[in-house]
Order: sequence, then C-alpha cells, then structure tokens
Amino acid sequence: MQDTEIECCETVEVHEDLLKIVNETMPEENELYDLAELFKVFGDSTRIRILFVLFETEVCVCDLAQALNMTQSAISHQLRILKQNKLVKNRREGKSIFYSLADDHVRTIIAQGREHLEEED
Amino acid sequence: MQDTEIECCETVEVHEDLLKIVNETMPEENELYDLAELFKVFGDSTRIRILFVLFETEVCVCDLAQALNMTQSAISHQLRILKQNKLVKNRREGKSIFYSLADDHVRTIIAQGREHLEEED
DNA sequence: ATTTCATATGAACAATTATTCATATGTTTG
DNA sequence: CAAACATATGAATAATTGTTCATATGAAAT
Repeated sequence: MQDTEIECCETVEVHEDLLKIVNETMPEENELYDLAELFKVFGDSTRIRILFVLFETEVCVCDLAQALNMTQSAISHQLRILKQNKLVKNRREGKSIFYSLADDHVRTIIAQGREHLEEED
Repeated sequence: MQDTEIECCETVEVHEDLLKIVNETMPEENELYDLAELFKVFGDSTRIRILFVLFETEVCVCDLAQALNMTQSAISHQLRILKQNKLVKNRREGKSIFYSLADDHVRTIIAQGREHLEEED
C-alpha cells in the first residue's frame, strides 16, 4: 500500500473508483511500455508505406527501395524495426530477401486508424 | 508519368505489379502522413495510461494527474495532443474540466495492439 | 473586485529517432 | 577463391518529442 491521500479539486466520490481503476484495470507497467513501443512502429510514414505495399504482395528490399524511392539502407533500417516488432517476416531466396506481413492485426490496426481519420469533421 | 526504369536484383515480373500497387492502392501522401501522426499519439505510455483510465470513467485533469502520479502540466500537455487528434473530448463543470473518450476506434486499436503483443513467442 | 482554484500554454532541455554515409555480411557466379 | 550483388549494420547528424518550470487564462468564492 501507498500514501494515497487525494484532496484535489473537490471531486470526492470519484477518487476510490479511480484508484480501483488504476490498480485493477490498468495493465502492468511493462505491457503499457510494450504497447506504446508497438504503436511507435506505426507512427512513421515510411513504415506505413512499406506496410501498404506488403498488404498487396511479398517483396524484396531492393524493389521496395525503388518503389518507395528511398535508399536501400533507409528501407533496410525500417524493415529491421518492423521485424523486431513481428509485424513483418522474411525469407531468403538466393541473394534476395523477401519480406511479407507477419500478422493480420496489422491490417486491422491500420484499417481502424483510417476509419478514425475518415470520421473527422 | 515518370522515369521508372527498374533494373535491380533480377526480379523481373514483380515490377509492373509493384508499380500498380504503389500507384493504385497506396493512399495519398497526406493520408499516409495523417495515419502516422495518429499512431504517434498512441506511441507514448503516458497517453496510453490516460486512455486506459478514460476507458473506465470520465475524469478531470487534476484527478488524472494524481492517479497517474504526474504533474498537472504534463497531463495537460498530453490531453491537448489527445484532443487535437479527436481521441478525447472534454466538458467544463465549474472550475474543473472533465475528459472522456471521443471515439470507439480507440478501444479497437488498443485492443488489437494488445492481441498482437499476446501472440508473441 | 480580488483571491483562489483548476487548467492551459510557452520556452527550454534532455532524450529519442529517421536518414545518410561508409562498410560489413553472406550468397551466388565466374 | 575472387568478384559481384543484395542486404544489414554502426556511427553521426538533424529533427522530433516529453517533461519541467514559470506563468497565463478563466471560473468561482469571499
């Protein structure tokens, strides 16, 4: 237990509920951190562009770089981040490495994001 | 039209498809940007914590600050960002301002994020 | 009207991050 | 085995961002 004396802004009855929420329904600190880390991955338009390509087809790094008009290095760095977060997987075929979507949550998450944007005034 | 000579990494047949994808299924530049901006909002654990509280109840700034053990200023800055992105709305009641969820996409997006995390090895 | 309370905001600093450049790894071909 | 090709990675730089501190706004109470 902790020193939880709350006496701000005259709101009296909400406090116990609030503490209950924070203690019971709030995920653990490391899950919150992981969630934020995951969404950071979606928070870059280069990575979003890569994902939109992968929604349609598997593709190698070189083609991705050309299609998105970026350097191979920049794309490679971003693919690494996508892979670390398991949004993307890859396989080797000769000299090339082909990337594809790892997971269908990616589609859902981005679809929900788009819906949210559409509903703006 | 543009100078689209592609001759990298011996992959020959994919190129036309790739260009078709990039030209036809890829959202406009500003939508990509807006999408990334939206997900950046979810990419901070303080804002995630705020949203988890708002999943359960409407709450005023002062109580939020106390519950999350942060300064009023820090919370206020983050609420501003959440509001600008229409994830959150507010109403005045006397001296206090109460914040609540603006939209149910927020729940879906975060739920999908959690599901994705659960599926990790 | 002045003080108090709740919230908002601007400037500054520290920390994080995307891209570039140079180079390393690893596979294939000669 | 050496050269060429596709990709990965480390260091450096520039840009972005979260928090703090100080202060401003705006409503309520005395």
